[in-house]
This record gives sequence, structure tokens and C-alpha cells, in this order.
Amino acid sequence: MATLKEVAKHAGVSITTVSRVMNDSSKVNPETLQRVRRAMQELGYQPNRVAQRLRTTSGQSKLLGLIIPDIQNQFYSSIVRGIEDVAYDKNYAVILCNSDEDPGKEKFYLDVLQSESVDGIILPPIHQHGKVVKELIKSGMPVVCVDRKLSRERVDTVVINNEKGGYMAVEHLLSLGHRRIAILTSSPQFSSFEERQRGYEQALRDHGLEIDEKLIREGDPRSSEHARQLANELLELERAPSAIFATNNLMTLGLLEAVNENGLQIPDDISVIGFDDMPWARAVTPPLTVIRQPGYEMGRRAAELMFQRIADPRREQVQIMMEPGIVLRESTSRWVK
Amino acid sequence: MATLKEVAKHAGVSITTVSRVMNDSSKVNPETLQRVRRAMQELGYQPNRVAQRLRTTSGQSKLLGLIIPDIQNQFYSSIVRGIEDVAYDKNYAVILCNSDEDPGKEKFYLDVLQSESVDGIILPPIHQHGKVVKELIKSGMPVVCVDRKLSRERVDTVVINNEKGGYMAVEHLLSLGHRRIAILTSSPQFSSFEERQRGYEQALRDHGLEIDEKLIREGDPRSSEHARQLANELLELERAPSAIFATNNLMTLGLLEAVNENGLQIPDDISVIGFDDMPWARAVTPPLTVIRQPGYEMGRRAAELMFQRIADPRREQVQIMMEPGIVLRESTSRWVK
DNA sequence: CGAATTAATGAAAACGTTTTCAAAATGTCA
DNA sequence: TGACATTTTGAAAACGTTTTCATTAATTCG
Repeated sequence: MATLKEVAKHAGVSITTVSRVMNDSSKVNPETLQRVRRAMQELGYQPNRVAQRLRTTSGQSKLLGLIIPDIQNQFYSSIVRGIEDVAYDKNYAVILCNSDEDPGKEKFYLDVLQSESVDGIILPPIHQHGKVVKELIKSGMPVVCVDRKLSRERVDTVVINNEKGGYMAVEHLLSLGHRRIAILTSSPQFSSFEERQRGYEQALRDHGLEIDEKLIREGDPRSSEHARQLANELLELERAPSAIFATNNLMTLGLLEAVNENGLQIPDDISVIGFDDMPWARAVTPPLTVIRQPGYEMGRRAAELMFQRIADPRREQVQIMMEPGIVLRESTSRWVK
Repeated sequence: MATLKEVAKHAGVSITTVSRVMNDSSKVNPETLQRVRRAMQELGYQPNRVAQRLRTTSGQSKLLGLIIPDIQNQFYSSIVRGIEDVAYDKNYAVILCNSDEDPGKEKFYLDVLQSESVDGIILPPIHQHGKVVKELIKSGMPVVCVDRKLSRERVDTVVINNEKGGYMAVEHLLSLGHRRIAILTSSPQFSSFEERQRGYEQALRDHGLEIDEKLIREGDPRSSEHARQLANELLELERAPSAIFATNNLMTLGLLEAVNENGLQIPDDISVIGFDDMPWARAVTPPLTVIRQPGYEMGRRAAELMFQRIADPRREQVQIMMEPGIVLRESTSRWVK
């Protein structure tokens, strides 16, 4: 690859001038500008991003870091895609990291990304109280949280109203006459699941029902297999639920399998409501009622926030809370027993 | 972040010595080694990858480039995850790029990745005859093709036997008595689709059936929506097919929707076989018969090939062809009319 | 017309590493 | 003991940029 030096030689100017042409061409004579531009053309010059990044202090590295639990979770693929599209428009590239919800890996990648001098890091924090990320922010690295919050920390954040999402799901089931409603959720260390569960409980309480701990199951959010087991336990309860709310797309999948295994019919024997409107949700039979969250759009907003912060490191932090929607399909129906 | 210089000062040695401790500690006195190690500990030293990459010629940048059509296609998420897992073990990070099957974007990202001095690039080429990628290989950049081949080029490649996959799908349908079998495929510019279609045609010919062009529909492989339209056209044919073979997971989804829309029952009214065994394939009703390809494993193998090539740039290129499998479920059944 | 701006350019330092080369200290051997 | 090999260390160059500072040429102004 051609370097500044070669271009300079080819155009008969100093590298300083060539550099100026790249950055602030206002300060260079139109004629030399011409000449340099041509030389760049002829040599097919591409600036070396590594050298650029080494030289410039910050905010010009053209690289973003992104740490997600698992790219195989389609919800995160959507977020990633949203981020990547915005980054592409800004001529940025994205380093993708999978943490597997493992704080060790999260820390590892955080270090890598810092040592890569990325301009900023976007992530759903594994622990809403985790101090590694908080320290990172203190150190001045631009950080945007997406999907999950970081508690008690001033940081740009894009989430949906998870509590409302949980509330909507349960309220819908209640309105159909269900009274024993189970939830497949996950550890409260994740702000999203904690909030969805809170919505679930609030809806029950608001309708004068009490919380039955037996109907609340916490699973590994990455594993539909684990969800399947938990769902099986629920279905085998002596007083089994008439409806189950699964709080993310993988758990929904596990739930669906468990229902199939037990030979139950949706929605006649049991109603099912999921979280995340995945492409397959309307291809399954019966099509699934779900709480929808706009993953792609969340990714876009997060990236936009990031670029705003890079442009102005001291601007006030903002919290964007997007609205969940409920998509009524056929996996939920009236309960009369 | 602490630098070599600071560590050197703190340990009372030169930066050369510290650098040696990092790389080839054999050549440094055990006592100084101790001292330097401690200094690194105390300052929490992390080498600056950017500086490392700028300095070292090649093969040490600890960065891999990855260009895929779209991370939202779950098949590619699996590949990406396989690659990332291997990279993680080697202390490598991955830059992820989405090309949208757009040669312009592919070219753009290829340039970016070169200018980032990545150690190698893994991708399914958009055009099996495309010259951009071929030139890249000529230039000495380590390249591994995954999922799709680059025709007439000596390059490390990991694919499945797509022709066999197509053949298996159709043979299965034939064995069930189907005679009018349609295929939802895509442009032959993609080696994978061209081969799957070839397998489809071969199977028909081997059973003395002739190819009916009306039953072959080429769609945009990224769009289940487009596949849905094409599937609708097929279903509305005066002599409609009794079975449809969809050659990737997104097209399968579109096909499923079209069947639903037309009020047809799978497999009684029509048999459906898909490509790619996605997590939802066994959660849908009825569970889907599919040709399975091991995406995650393909990603791993591709990454392994890449690291072998980085270690030894002149080793002979290898082509890995993995075996597709058929997963019999309930979306295909005997046809007797 | 001479002084003072302004415009256009380049030399050199810096970013944080690795690597080459040389120097100093130590050990070995006849 | 002296020549030579080995071990241990550091100074300085290099990677490809950006940026500071200085220099020269051209322009403006009183």
C-alpha cells in the first residue's frame, strides 16, 4: 500500500503537504492540491488507519468496540446491525466481541478495546452494578449502554421500558381471563430481566392477585435448553399455569419445545406470550403473540449517541427509553375454566 | 494507560529491556525480569496494540477482518461465532463488516481492513468470479473463503457439499412420491446457490424427470419477503408443485408465510424442506425437515485455516468440504395423488 | 518604498512499539 | 594472563501518520 511519503515524492512535495490535502485542504495552493490529488489517485493511496490512530489522541480512530452477550441471539444481531449501519455512514468499523455473560470475558475485551484505542464502546453491561464498566467511564472512554442499564451512573443509555413491557404482557393475559400466569425470567443482575419481572409482578398486584414464587423461574438467558427444562417443570406443577410469559426470544423457543413435548395445544391448553418479535414468530403455528422491542432501532440510536459523545465529550448524558409494543397473534386466547 | 516508557522508568531499565520481557524473556537476566514484571503489574501495563501493529510488518496484528452479507442471517451469526471463539483463544479480535451482497460495500470494507493492517480476512465472496478478492489474495493478504467458493483460485476454503445437499433434499422428496418439486434459489453468482440448484436438477434428471423452468425461482437471498412473493407465485401456478425446496433459512421463512397465507396445511397439502437447521426449525408446527449445515463448525474451521496460514504464509492451500445432513421432521410427507 | 501581514510550504518531533546494532560486563579457554 | 565468546543491556531507527514551528514568498498598508 502506498504511503504518504510515496505520494509526496510522486507529487514533488513534502509529506506535510500531502497530509494537509487529506485533512484541511483549505490551507494549500489550488495547483499543488491538484497535483497531490492526482498523485494520490495514481498510487491508489489509502491512509493507514493504524498510523492515524497511533498519532491522534482520541476521537479519530474510526473504530468502535461492541461487546454483546452472544451474536447468535437474534435480538443482539439486530442491535449490532443497527450500530454497524450508522458506523458505516461515518466511515467507522466495528470490533465485535461476545462476552457469553462472563464478566471475565467482558473485562478481557474491555482491555483489548482500550489497547486498540477505539473511539468508544457500546455494550449491554453484564452486571448493572458492575464496577469495571463504571471505572472505564471514569477513565474518560466514551461508553453507551444499550438494552441494559448501569445503575446509579451517568452514562448514555438506550433501553426500552422493560417494566412496561412486562406489565403489558401480563395485563393482556389477565384481560383474557388467565389467573395463574407463570414467568420465565433471568437473574436480576441484568437490569432488563429484573424490570420485566417487576412489570409482571406489578400487573398481578394491580389486579388483586398475589405472587406465587412457584410460577417464577429464573433461567440462563442464553439457553433455550435451560428454558425448556424450566418450562417442563412449570407444566408438571400440580396447579399448572394456564399461561406462560417468556422474557426473551431464546427462552420462548425453549418454552415452545416444552409445550410440544407435553402434547399440549397452543392456545387451547395453554397461552404463550414471548418477548422479542423475531422473524420466525409469525411463521410458527400458531403465530406468536409477543412483546416487541425495536432492536435495530435501538442499535442505531446507541450509535448515534456514541457519535454525539465523540464529537462533544462533555455533553450531558442522555437516557433514551423506547416503547415496547404488543403484537397480538394467535398464541394467546381466552381462558374460561 | 501505562506505556513501555513508564514501565521502564519505574523498573529502572530501558524500554528495550521491557519490550524483551514482553516478547522473548529468555534473553534477560532473571533478576531484571522479576523487577520488570513487578513494574508491569504495579502499573497495570497493557501493550498498545495499535503501536504493535504499526511496527510489526505482518502476522502479529492480533486482528482479523470478517465480511459477511448480513449478521441478521442466523446462518452467518453461527459462522461469526465460530470464528470469534477461535480468535478469542488466540487473543485476536475481530472486525465485523456487513456487505449486504453489495460489491461496492465489499470493496469498501476490503480497503478499510487493509488499512487497518488486519492479519487476514475471512469472507464468503459475493461474486465467485469477482476480481477484487482475487487481487487481494495476489497482494499477499491471507484470505479464507467460507460458505462460498472463489472459482479458479487457489485459496483456503471451507464450504459444505452444496450440490449433495440439494440432491439429498430432492431425493428425499422424490422418495416420498413427489414429482412436481419447486425450488426457491438465488443467483448463480453465489457458488452456494448455484451448486444447490445443480444438485436439485441432477436429482430430478437421475429419476428421469425433466426440469420445468417454471418451478425454479431465483430470489434475493437476504429477503424472506421476496421469497414469500415467489412462493405465492408458485402456489398459484395452474399446475402447482406438491413440494417446495427453499435453499436458505430466510427463504424458508418466506415460504412458510406464503403457505400460511394460502391456507394450506403442511405437509398434507404441500411438503416443505428448508436449508439450514435454525433453532426455530424444530419449534415451528409442524417441525421442519431441513438440510443441515454446521455453521458454527464451518466458522471454527475457517478461523483455524486462517491461523495456520498466518503462521505459515506459504503452506499449500486447502479446501475443506464438510458434509450436509438431512434432518427428517414432519414438514415432508408421502404424496399419493 | 519599507514594514508588516498573510499564504504556502517543509523539517522535525511525536505517538508506542519492535528491532538492529553496538557496548559493557562477564565467563571461558589455552 | 590475555584473547575471545557469551550474556545482558541500551541507544536509536523505524513503522505512517499529525502537528508544531519555522521559513520563504507574496500581498497589503501607511
